[in-house]
Amino acid sequence: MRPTTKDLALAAGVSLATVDRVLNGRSGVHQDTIKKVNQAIEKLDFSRNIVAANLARGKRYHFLFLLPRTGDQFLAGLVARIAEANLAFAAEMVRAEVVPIHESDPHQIANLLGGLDTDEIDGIAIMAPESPQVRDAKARLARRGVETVSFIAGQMASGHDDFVGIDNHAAGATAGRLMGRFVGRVPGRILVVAETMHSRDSLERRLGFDEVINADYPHLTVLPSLETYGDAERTERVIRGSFTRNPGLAGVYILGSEARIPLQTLARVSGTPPPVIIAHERTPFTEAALLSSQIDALITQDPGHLVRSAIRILRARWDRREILASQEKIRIEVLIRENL
Amino acid sequence: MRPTTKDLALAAGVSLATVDRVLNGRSGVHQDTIKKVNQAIEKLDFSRNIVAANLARGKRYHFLFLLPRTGDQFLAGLVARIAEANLAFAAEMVRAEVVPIHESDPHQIANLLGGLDTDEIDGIAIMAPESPQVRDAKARLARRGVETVSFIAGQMASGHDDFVGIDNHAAGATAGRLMGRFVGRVPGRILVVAETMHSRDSLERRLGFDEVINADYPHLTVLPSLETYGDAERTERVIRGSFTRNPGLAGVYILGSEARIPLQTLARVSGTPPPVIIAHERTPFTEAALLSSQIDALITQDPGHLVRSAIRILRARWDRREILASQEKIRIEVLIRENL
DNA sequence: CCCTAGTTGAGGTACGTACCTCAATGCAAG
DNA sequence: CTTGCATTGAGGTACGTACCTCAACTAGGG
Repeated sequence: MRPTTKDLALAAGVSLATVDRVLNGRSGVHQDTIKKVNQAIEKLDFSRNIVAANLARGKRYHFLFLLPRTGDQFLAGLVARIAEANLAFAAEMVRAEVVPIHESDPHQIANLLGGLDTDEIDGIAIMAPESPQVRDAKARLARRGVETVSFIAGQMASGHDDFVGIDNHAAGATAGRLMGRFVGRVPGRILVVAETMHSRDSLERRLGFDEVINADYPHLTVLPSLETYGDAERTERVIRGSFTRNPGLAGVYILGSEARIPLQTLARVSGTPPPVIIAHERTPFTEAALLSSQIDALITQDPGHLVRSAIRILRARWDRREILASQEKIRIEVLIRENL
Repeated sequence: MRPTTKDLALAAGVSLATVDRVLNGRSGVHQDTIKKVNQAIEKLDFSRNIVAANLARGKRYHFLFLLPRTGDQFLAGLVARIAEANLAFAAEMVRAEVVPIHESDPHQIANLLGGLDTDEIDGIAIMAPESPQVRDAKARLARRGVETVSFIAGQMASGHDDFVGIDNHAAGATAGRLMGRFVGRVPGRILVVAETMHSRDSLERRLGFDEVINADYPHLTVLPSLETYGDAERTERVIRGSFTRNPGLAGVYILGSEARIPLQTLARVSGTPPPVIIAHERTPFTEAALLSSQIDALITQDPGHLVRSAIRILRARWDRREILASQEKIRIEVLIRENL
């Protein structure tokens, strides 16, 4: 049976009121008394019943997800998972809301963060590249009691806040390994298609990819990254150009999270035999492409897990609780047709 | 703001006592009144605050995990995750306990299930092959208010209870696809090593594996399954024999969940060039084997996820709540060195 | 008409915690 | 000794729900 505050009071030889003062850091308690209570906490292995505490407080958690305004199916999937999480966490009084941002405008993001009502918001998951402005805004929020996590984009360990997402270097390396093994021993060239190489995430994936290919598959040459800027016409032009210059391409690695446009282009442009294609993220489109054998493998991170993990971490931090690390590790998943 | 029972009473035009009678199915309420309350529930989209309800009830969830007494590292990992889950779910008043069983003795399992104090136990996760005795025992438990799920082993949809685990046919197919792609175009033979082929799980994996190889890699021949019965000496003997009879084996598929003994044997027995090796489940041993390149890929299911999912499902069923299906789907993970 | 069974409401206590007020203590400074 | 402050305890109310008792009402049967 879990000890209650009543047991604590008894064990510490003080009243319930004093236990309450210590537990909630109220003033007017003698140092010696605080020590007595803390010793009793140790002895009984007491931990407050957060559920009852939140009921008493009428506490409701309000979290924000700042997500890029631009974006295609992967983003839409995230938004759907957030809606789903709102149902799943409703019983625990958690509400999550999506706020669209321009991910490439750090100034606007910092402004938005600075203008938030910090009494209303308990935590924020931010999907945006790191930048000094945003970092500062986060630090200010932290001082005002608002927790933040970097979500999917950004860096792995940026000081105070956690990162919810995968190690992109490892993800790129995973793609590289599969590419090397799927292509086989025939020498050839690999095309890399990105939305932009200006983001840290893209650079890390590319780096990891190159490392594996260079180390273990020296008969393969990885071409310079093509940038699509999310534009269909430009995508068609650069990919067509690359196929013309490099006949018999052995593989294509699409390293962005929105593979739809490059894949549609490849369906028209790609030669025979078709190259091995590896892309990122599971969306209705990439799923269909995997089933139809247009692509050979997907490297993914589970959007539902990402969203729930961000929420759990923000909540645990607000409660000053430990998280269960093994549950919050986002896995780099490999999908092929058989394990979709 | 979530509606409370008070709001419900107001909306239905009845008292709190009557709302309570309807919500908790107590007798002595007129049909018309029940209807009124239910309509108000609909209208307000009321759902009871389970957290407060459990606080009031003093409800504690007590679940059992019936796990095979035999078993090596995979089982040990499961037990460790259950201990971990006990910490993570402590705040929600969930306690899970491991009960060792002889998985191949349905009579003993059924006896154990029949002898449980059904007032004490709220739910049971059972890792054992299905059998008529166990099925009957489960049905009896269900009638006495104890929820059950099939855990890892057993069948996917066995009537009333859920299955927590992966689709083994798909897992075998995944192994088959990777084997086909990793081996390449050279004709060759594939060795399949199992602990026993008497379990449905093994059969399904084998079936899925064969299907993919036969359909897409006709230059590969899958040999009859070797059975180790978990015995080191026997394992060495049968594997050595197979390597002698089939020089230049192209691949080995270890389809049991305890790959340690076969892998240790293969380290001694296996020829040059070493065959492509694919095994199941992540354990300290398989992890090391993956890092040292002894094996090429692992097909896994996350033990932490399995345990938490079983607990969440049992609890939701006890509460008569819906589960979040997407969270409870256990993924067939593919691990290579890069995404360990 | 009364009696009874069925139905409903009013109100209480409890769960474990938060948060409030007021009174009572002790101790030190004046 | 008095005053004032720091400390502590006692007790209340609240959160949303469960579960209990008792009183009051209604309708139907006799």
